[in-house]
Amino acid sequence: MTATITDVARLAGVSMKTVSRVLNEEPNVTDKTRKRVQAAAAELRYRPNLSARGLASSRRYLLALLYDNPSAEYIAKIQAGATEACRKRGFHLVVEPVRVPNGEISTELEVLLQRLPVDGVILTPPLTEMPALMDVFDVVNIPYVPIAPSEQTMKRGPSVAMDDTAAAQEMTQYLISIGHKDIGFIIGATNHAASALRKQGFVSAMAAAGLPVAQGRMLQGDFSFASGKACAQKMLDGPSRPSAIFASNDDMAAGVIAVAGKMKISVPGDLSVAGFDDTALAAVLWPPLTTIRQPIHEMGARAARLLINGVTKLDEDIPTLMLDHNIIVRASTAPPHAA
Amino acid sequence: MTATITDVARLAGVSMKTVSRVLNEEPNVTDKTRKRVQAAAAELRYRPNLSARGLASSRRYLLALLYDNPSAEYIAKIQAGATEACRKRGFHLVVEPVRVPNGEISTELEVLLQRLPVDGVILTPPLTEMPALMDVFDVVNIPYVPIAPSEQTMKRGPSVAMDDTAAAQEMTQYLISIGHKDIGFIIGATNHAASALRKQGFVSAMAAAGLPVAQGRMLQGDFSFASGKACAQKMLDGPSRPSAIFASNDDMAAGVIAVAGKMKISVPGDLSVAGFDDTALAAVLWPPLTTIRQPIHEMGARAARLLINGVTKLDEDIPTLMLDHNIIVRASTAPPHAA
DNA sequence: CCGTAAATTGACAGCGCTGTCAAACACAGT
DNA sequence: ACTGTGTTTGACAGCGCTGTCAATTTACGG
Repeated sequence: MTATITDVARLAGVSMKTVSRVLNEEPNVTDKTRKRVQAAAAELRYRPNLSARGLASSRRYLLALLYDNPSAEYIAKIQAGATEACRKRGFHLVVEPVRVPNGEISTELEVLLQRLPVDGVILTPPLTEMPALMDVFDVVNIPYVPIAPSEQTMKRGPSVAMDDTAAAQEMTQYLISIGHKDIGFIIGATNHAASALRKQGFVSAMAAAGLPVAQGRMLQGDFSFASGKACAQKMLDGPSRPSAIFASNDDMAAGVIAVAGKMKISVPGDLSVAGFDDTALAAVLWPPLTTIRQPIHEMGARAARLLINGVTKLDEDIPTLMLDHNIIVRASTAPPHAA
Repeated sequence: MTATITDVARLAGVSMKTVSRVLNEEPNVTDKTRKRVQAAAAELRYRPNLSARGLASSRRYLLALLYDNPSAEYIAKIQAGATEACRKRGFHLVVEPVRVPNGEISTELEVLLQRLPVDGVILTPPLTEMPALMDVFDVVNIPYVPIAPSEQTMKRGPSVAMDDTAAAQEMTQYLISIGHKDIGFIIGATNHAASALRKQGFVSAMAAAGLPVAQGRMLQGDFSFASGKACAQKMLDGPSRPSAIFASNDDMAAGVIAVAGKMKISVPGDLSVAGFDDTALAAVLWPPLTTIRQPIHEMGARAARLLINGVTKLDEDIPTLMLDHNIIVRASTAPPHAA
């Protein structure tokens, strides 16, 4: 049926092992033999059996992406980056949606994780903040790379991140620079490490500009559209309104825009709105959203590469890879009326 | 290091084969032995080696999900459904983004596909309309299940779908029932089989109500936000405007709403807008979108189940599985002014 | 208590590949 | 020619599991 290495070896007139060497691009094979083997493999339409390879070499050529995150787009981008990196090295990506309610791992889930037939795992927020989960992988000795982890988590090993604090700071500075003084901020979900960092960036930028953050100008959201609406409701309902609202992600910013629309508050005329993430949503909203572009795709790719290299090469002592971000100015922000 | 079947067998005082039987839930094992084996496996924290299993049984316990760029959310939902079904049967899901520009498979891609170490493949639009791609799988004998395929594709084997025509018909009837007579329609990407079906549903509902579809009231989009904007631009720019626009998906409907916003046309006051898919976007837009809920999650699950069963059981002659849809009425549609 | 059929269990080969190590070969210097 | 060094190749075992089929135990009727 399907050709095996033995078939190729026979056709090329060499040993199995030599064929194996050619296929794995190992050194110490003459150009002539290499050519011959490749020709034979092509002729027989040989395709290696990953199971056999995995069994013999204890490499599975599989990485897993774990997530517990309803933001389809975030995951999609990580996924795109990771699969791209995988493909270049002959790996494949297994996806595993996972529920970890209170950071507690059910035995069922534990079994699942322990049995993941992969060489490494990419962890996305908020799973990056679940020590119990990482403990499971430590026990069965499966390497993992968290994306956008907390400092706590970073200590456990290599990870990939961006500078959330700096980014939030820049956005706040931008709003201040176009004339805003009374700026509201909507905090992200508490179980994401990035939330605290972004908040910190906002607070420090305000402080640096000597601007006060008035009572009720910082509200707790959870990254959902609904929470964005709820917070906007509260902020815009009072007698004095902020002239700008900076939400910790695009979904919540969309909530703000929705509430503004309902309350007939014109954006950006009467209210500037800024988000964070640059999801597809940001460009699709009306008005399109000023936001921060995260290098999400790149993060996925880097995480995958770390795992693939870590497996094939040595355990370098890599700290956190910090990737760049951009501030994207669109139509949802403008100088305030008074200015 | 990690326990093997042999270890478990030794501890339980039985043969390897018996352990294997217990782990695979095969019949003909006494309750007593089963318990003993399970206890031993638990004690040793035994986890089966999928590679070895795959090698010995030629089952890999892996399914692949192939996609070429449709919306992140669509894929995320399919993925969620598929992983759920997989998990119940001990399978995992590999994701493979794939580019098939003109329906032509590059040799590089062909090799990738042939080597996919999986028991079956789930195909999503527009890949469902690429015969060359399915040919590849036929050659290497990997089963596949297309989701929302064309009639042409359906002939090749089992598939999963919903009744796009009926759904579009219902939506059109709904718009007519609240008083709209001049309704615009934005057609979806031509390489998706569903586009033609939705258009057909619209046309036939209009015809059934004796309503004309005037010149320029049916425009070609491609499922993108941008194309929705472009079409809306054209439709709303002329001297006579439709009182409602029905877009073939939510992204394009979002484009219509964006254009209406820019042109100060109030939605739904001056213009009703309806979409198709019920993506997260639909609920996040302002105003929230009237749309059709597709059972996307369910489709993913069914497709996975078909493949898993097809592998373990017989090749039943299953035709297309038709799943239900719902029309979701939100705030973007209302009776027209004149009415 | 025996014979027969059915249920349960085990011995063993081998899935396709890679790692180990030894054999064969090439070539330089003497 | 001969030894020493490095390069290229091959023989073979065995990774952990399941399929086959035979051995053993159990169940049951007479």
